[in-house]
Formats: sequence, C-alpha cells, structure tokens
Amino acid sequence: MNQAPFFQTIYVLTRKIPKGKVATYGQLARLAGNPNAARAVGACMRINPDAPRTPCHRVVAADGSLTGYSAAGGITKKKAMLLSEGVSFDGDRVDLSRSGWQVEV
DNA sequence: AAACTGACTTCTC
DNA sequence: GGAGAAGCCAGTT
Repeated sequence: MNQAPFFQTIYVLTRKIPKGKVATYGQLARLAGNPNAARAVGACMRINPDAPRTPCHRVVAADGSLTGYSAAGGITKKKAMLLSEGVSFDGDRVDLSRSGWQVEV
C-alpha cells in the first residue's frame, strides 16, 4: 500500500469502531494524536483504499451529520447501513448521545 | 520546496 | 436555526 503512515493510523482506528456505533472525524483525529487534524481524517476516508475493510460509513461529522461518502447512494446509503447496524438516528443526523463511539471511559 | 485541495471544526452574524 | 468565514492538519501535484 502506498498510503502514508498517518493514513494507516486512521484506517486502523476506523476499523476499531464497534458495530452499531459511530465516531466523528475529530474523535479519530484525537485518537491519532492530532485533535485538530479532522480534515486529514476526512482525506483518509476520501481515499479509502480498503472500503470493505475501512467502515468509513461509521465516521460522521462532529454533530452527527453524515457528510461525504462518494459511494453509490451517498449519504442515503450510508444512513441505511448505520441503521442496519443499530445506530440511532435523529432525522438525518446520528444520535451521538446513544450511538456515539465511547473509546474509553 | 511551495501551493492547492479536502468526507472537518468552531465562531460569529 | 441557517449561512458565512477563518483556522487547523496531512496528502498530493
């Protein structure tokens, strides 16, 4: 893989997101060691070399809104997948209070 | 090496 | 509550 080390870090974190939960870009950025690198995280998702291995659909915006997702169906499909996993939705936004990924407490 | 771009985040109006 | 602007990071060209 030609992906940069930072990207791989994001991919690993993304794969660590438990089923039925979602993480925000800022959250992954924080776990990666850069709380302000949310954009870099988004870049990783955009590239997403291992789509089936990297559940980018489990990554949402800071307020739980679904953004991006170049795949077919776009946000709509993404929402459907999350619903399929048991993620709680509030309209078009994910209910982070219930389905937000709690890394460690 | 410099500049541009981007699936972000937060503030202010 | 919705819209706009600024700031942040890393990767790619």
